Amino acid sequence: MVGTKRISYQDIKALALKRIRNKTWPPGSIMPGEVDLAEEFGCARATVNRAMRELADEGFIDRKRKAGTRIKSSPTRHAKFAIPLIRDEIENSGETYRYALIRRDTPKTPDWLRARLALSLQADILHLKCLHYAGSKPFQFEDRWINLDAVPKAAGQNFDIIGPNEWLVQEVPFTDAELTFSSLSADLQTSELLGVSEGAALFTIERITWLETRPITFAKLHYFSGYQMTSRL
Amino acid sequence: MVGTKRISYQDIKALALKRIRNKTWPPGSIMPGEVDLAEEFGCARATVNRAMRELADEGFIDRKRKAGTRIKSSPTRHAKFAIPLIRDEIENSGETYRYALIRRDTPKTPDWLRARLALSLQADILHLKCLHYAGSKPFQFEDRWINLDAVPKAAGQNFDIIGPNEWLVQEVPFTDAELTFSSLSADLQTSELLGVSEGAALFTIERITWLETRPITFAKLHYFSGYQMTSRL
DNA sequence: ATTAGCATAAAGTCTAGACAAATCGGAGCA
DNA sequence: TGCTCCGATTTGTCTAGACTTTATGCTAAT
Repeated sequence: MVGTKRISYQDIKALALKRIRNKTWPPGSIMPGEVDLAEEFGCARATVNRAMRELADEGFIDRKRKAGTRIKSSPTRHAKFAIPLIRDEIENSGETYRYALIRRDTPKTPDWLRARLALSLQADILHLKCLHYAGSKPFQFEDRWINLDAVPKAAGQNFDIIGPNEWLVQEVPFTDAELTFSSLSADLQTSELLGVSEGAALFTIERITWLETRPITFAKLHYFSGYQMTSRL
Repeated sequence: MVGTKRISYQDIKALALKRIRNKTWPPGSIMPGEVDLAEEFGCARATVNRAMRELADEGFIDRKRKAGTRIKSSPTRHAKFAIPLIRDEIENSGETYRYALIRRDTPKTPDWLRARLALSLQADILHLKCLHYAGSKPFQFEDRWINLDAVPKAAGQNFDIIGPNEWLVQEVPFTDAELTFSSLSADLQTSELLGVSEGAALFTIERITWLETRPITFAKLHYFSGYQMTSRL
């Protein structure tokens, strides 16, 4: 046969998606099993399996042993964002990255932070405030707390050249992270540092990271007014 | 041999991650090839391949044919958010979902929208403003534009019972979407509808969807003050 | 009617081997 | 010197088959 090319798992994915979209396999129904599909497409079951596994990862179908594969009635789409180093984010936009340390101290751990990170009463904390510039414009104000019990090395760093995020990424691996996105009104200090009026709407990310179960650091990242995060899916 | 269980691709993933973290395989270096690893672990190359493919998807390594597999110097972590139907989001939080249509009309397509969606000059547009409540509190203000050339069926819907997002998800498949997250100050109308003071910081999502290359809809979603989006990774 | 087991179906994973595709680097040539 | 082509290497994918794990739904016993 001329033209009977071997079909790939990508072809199967595309074909299955088409059938889902045009309701050949209606929402809520069970689609044929892997063995049947493999026979229909004339390929190995492993190939069908990979296609279906990816469609499940992408949120179009639910798979369960014995029960089979069911088309989701409302597919759960996922937005995926890369979380870049801020230096990379700025340099990729064509601007010059500049970093400034505003303040560094080791205060008594505030209660809200101890609660948030589940720290012990005598936990030692390093507190940093920094500004990241794109060219001459403030880009992000970083308010960071580092758990010195988990990262004793940080106590010996003064962070006046390299930012804490960049340093942590290089030095301390983490296994888990939690990111919270919100919109906040700038308080007086933040507005002055970012060069915006008090009360301006700021895009804000709170970020906690752990190594296994030990909290490493908590950061509040306030972006300049007008910052946008975009994702295609 | 007792206890020499077959090892899985997950074991290999975990082991590789450990070697990356403890710098057995330092950042920037090339790790051993699949064949070597398969021999070391006593498993098939396909098993190593799956482990490595997933680590590459997760942003820890870069793979290239012939060049081999390289440890990223700063791993690109990805935050992944489910984009739920707003009804589900509210009902999952234990509140009662309520929907209200504020306004429905078919204006002349504004220039900014035509540019944004690359619409032709005589494109027909349906414009909707809606409020989504959690219990008695406004949760999200939705400002939506639907391209009637791509979705003629929408012209026959009055959207006073079911919201446009929910209707579109059921009726019109889409292949691509762009999401933009930002922080905006509430204008007068939005602040009144959401019951916040003018200028309050609102978390805002702009969303465009396409079917293949045809733009389907553009939506601006303004959340109540204090809304947060959280993701673990 | 209810429950405890059990056979079975479906997805999940692994293997050994094969071929495909990309790309790096060197050999040969202009 | 600089360019092109080619071979070798490494990942990417596919196959056919086997075994594993999980959940379902039936059967039989209470």
